[in-house]
This record gives sequence, structure tokens and C-alpha cells, in this order.
Amino acid sequence: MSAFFYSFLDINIIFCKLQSNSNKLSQPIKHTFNEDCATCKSKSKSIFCMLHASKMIAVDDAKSCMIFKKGQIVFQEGGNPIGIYCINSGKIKISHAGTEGKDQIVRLAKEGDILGYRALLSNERYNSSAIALDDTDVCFIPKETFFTVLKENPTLSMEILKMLSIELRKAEQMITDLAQKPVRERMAEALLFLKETYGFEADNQTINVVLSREDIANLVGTATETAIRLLSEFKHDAIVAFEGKKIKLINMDKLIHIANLYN
Amino acid sequence: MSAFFYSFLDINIIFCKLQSNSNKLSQPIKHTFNEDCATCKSKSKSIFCMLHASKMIAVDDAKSCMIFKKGQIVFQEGGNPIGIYCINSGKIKISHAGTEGKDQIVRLAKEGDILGYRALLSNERYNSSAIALDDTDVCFIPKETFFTVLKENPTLSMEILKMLSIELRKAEQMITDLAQKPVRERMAEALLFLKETYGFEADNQTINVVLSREDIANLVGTATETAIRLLSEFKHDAIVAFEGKKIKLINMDKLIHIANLYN
DNA sequence: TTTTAGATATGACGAATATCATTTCAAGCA
DNA sequence: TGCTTGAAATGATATTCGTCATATCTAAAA
Repeated sequence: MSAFFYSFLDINIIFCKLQSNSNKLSQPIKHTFNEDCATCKSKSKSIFCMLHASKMIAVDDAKSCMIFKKGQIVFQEGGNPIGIYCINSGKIKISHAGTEGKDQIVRLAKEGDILGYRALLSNERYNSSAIALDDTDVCFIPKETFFTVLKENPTLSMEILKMLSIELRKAEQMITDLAQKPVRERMAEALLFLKETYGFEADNQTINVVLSREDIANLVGTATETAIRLLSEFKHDAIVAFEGKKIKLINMDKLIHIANLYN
Repeated sequence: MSAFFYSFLDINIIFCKLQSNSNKLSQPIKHTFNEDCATCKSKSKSIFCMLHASKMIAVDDAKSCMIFKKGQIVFQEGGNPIGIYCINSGKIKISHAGTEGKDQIVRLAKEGDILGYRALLSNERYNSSAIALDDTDVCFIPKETFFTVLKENPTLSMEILKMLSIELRKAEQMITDLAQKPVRERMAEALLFLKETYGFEADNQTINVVLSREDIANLVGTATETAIRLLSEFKHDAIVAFEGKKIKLINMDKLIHIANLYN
């Protein structure tokens, strides 16, 4: 019944974008990289995969490629959306500001995920900010192009309906967990969720993402000190280990047990 | 920046269903009422409004009308969705079970709202249960009809995309508030949200819905006793008053202030 | 290297909130 | 009418968790 963060974002929607043969170079914005849709490494996993070649070319022509350095803002809460972002490589956190200056991380995105469509579809301002956790390559697709392609492709809009529905389920799960689970359980679940989202490194133990303790606290929904204490406790109990800024999961079974995922 | 419950469900998507002239009687399921789409009182507020007359007839032909008594289950967490429900009149709570037998109310629906489409669109089982808070009249539209109409109507699917996007924003707001706001603030916001959703009675003070203290606690995300205590406190401070099982908002300004809606 | 600043860590404490126990109330029913 | 039952209310207490203070660590800059 329960899966708070765990498999929170296992949506298999990665941005391949196309079998298109268009070789045009896209218009650069700020820092850019040149990635043709046909050679995009996020290929074959995206919701755009079902597009016909002609539509692909339209997307390919209109898109811009950008590079965000670690810490840079992709878009900001309160701003007006002008398109969607597709992550080619890298990691991005999406967080929403609370009343006391504290952020809540509502989503973590990786290669293949798309960002910024929620505000676009509801015709609202951004409700959250997106910040690069890594150096990140992103394809930007302007609003008009997105809507044009969307209107002409029922299959694409069905995919996005599905994606939104899944995100909504996960959000409701997170609501229930925040309302009912103690911090310790949520912390365990958050670690499992991080593993699920970004995977392990070659050693099969180290979670492949760097987050500050504050970020982790903002993901779990607790005070930074509490997050630090819980992590120390897990370390003491040989459930996790730290290596530099990275976290290793030593005892997954124990972590799953603490997370209390099912009734 | 903040609006937890307040205007949580102000989606103006009410089920008018049509300008169709179809006069067929729909197939009854269990308790039924006979409501023709053309005379439906939820008319003119629904996402189905933009359908062409021909599509309306299809919906009208396929739908079933049902009556749920107060407390009856419309659908249950874990079940397989077989269609969508459109509330003709009445009130329904949608809640998700947590790990310790405690429910979390994730949505409150009223006349004109549609239910059950999330699970249908993501092709999952129901993630939450829907229970009538009142005697409620509902139109049921079978899965197949819904998808057929959806596929043939880009405008309808855009409306649902928008609806889901708005619900997702609200869910993210709720996540942030649960993680950061104290119970007292959330309680104030919940009362304002109830007013926003179901409105006042003729006296312009009494919230037009009956909820148990436990329901209120499950909406706010706290223990029943804590909810009771906070309500008593608000009563003592002349912010609210109780009349039978209903709640009056005596001092909205104070309530808004306590809710701490903006930074 | 030393210095500095920011992140991480730890301790002490208090406030917020849950839990458990008991009482009171209200509505339906015999 | 009193009886019964579940909801509501209240009290006492325990626990979790956040806050504030301070110390330590780390990495970059001077």
C-alpha cells in the first residue's frame, strides 16, 4: 500500500525524441551543446518516441540545447513558463518554497525526464524552482512547438496524461506519508528513493548523487539537524556509510524494514 | 506563495455533459435515478461541455446513474477502475490509507467534479477510496466510452491535462505545508478550504458540509484528539462556533491570519 | 601552509503533538 | 423514558522533533 519516495519517479519517460534525420544545428541559448535528436543518447526512452519523423523534425528544429552548471537555476518559482525542458544528462531538483524560507523538494529528475510541463499545461506560473544538482545538459522546446505537437498527437497527449496521473498518485502517497510516518521511516524511504532514482555506482552500494544534508532534510521534510542525526544513527547501526559526500547503503534489508513500506 | 487547502479544489470542472437532445433512459445500476444529460443540473460547468452534440449522445447512451447513501463506498483503494464518476449532486471524500490504519483525505469532491480518472489514465488500481459524505447522485461513464470520447476530442484531453496539472500543483502545496506548517496553521487552512469547497449556508457563516472530527483530523493530517483540541481552542477564541455537527466561521480574518497563507 | 567560510556534527533544551485514559454528550432504539 | 453506543471532549503523560548553541570538519582562498 505504501511507497513514499521509493520508486517515486520510476516513470520510464526518457527523452529520445526521434528517429529524425534532421541535421540542422539548433539555436544556442547561453551555454550550449549541439545534440542532434537523431544522436541523442536519451533516445528510445522518451514520451516523444511515438512521434512521426515529420513531427520529430519540427521538434528538432525548434529546440535549443543548454548547459547548466551545478547549482544553476533552470527555472524559478513564480516565473512564467515559456517551454519545456528535457534532461539529456545530469540531475535536477525541483523544490517548492515554504512559508519560512525553507524549501521542500517535491521531485528529483534525471536523464530522460521532462520538466516544466505542469505549469505550461495549467497555464500558470511555475510553482517550484528547478536547480541543477550536477552539470546538466538540457534540451529546451518552446511552448508553441510543444503545444502544436501535442495537439496533433493524441498518443503523445495520452502519454502525458498517464505521466501526470502517476505523478499525482505519488504526490498523494507522499502526502499520506508526511502526515502519518515518523521522520525515521521517511528518512529510510528517502534513501531507498534516491537509490531507485539515481542508482548505485559500480560498487553496487554508493548512491549515485551528491546532496547536501540540507537537501536531504528538504526531501524528507524535516530539520537539517534531525536529518544529520538520523543519518549518523544509521551509520552507527551499520545501515549506511559515508564516502566523501556520497552515501553507501550497506544494509538494504534493514533500510526497507525501517521504511515500513507495507502494512 | 502558500495555499494549502484554501482553494484546493476550485477547479471549475462541473459536469454538464451536454447540449445533447438524447432522451434515452440510461441503464440503471443498483439504486438509480434517471437524469438525462440535457436536463442535468450540473450542466454548463463540465469539461465535457465542449463536446459536439454527437459525442454527447454517445456519453448519454453509455452512462448509468447511481445513488450512493451517506457513508457508502463509491470505489475502493486497490480495486480496478472500470469508468469515471461524475457527481451530479452530493459530496464525496477521497482518502488514502496509511500504514497504521489511519486515512488521509487527499481530496474533497462536490457536484460537478469527476472522480476515478487518475487510476484510469495511468492504468493502475485505485490508489484511494471514495466515500459519500452525503446522499449523492452520480453518473457513471464506462471506461471504453471515456477513452473513445477522449481520443476523438483533443480539446477534452487538453482540459483533463489542465485539470491534472492543477491537482498536481495543489498536491505539491499540500506536501510543503504538511512538511513545514504546524498543525494549528493547517487546521485554520483546512476550515477555509472547506468553506471554499462547499460554501456557506444561507446564514453566510455555516460551512455547508458535515464531517466527523476524525474526518477533519484526516484532512489536516493530525490525531483526532489534536483536531478536537484545536477546534475547541478556536471556539474559545470566538473564531468558530459549532451548531450541531456543523461549523460556523465567526471570524474569517483571524482564521486567514492563523492560516499564514503568504510569506 | 594558514585562514576563512560553509557544511557537518553534537549537545541541551523546550515546544509541539501523539498517545492513553477517562468522562461527557448526543442520537437512536428498546 | 431510560438504555446503549459511538462520537466528542478533556486531562495526564510520553515522545518526537525542532530550535538554539557550539564545536568540528573540509575545502577553497590567501
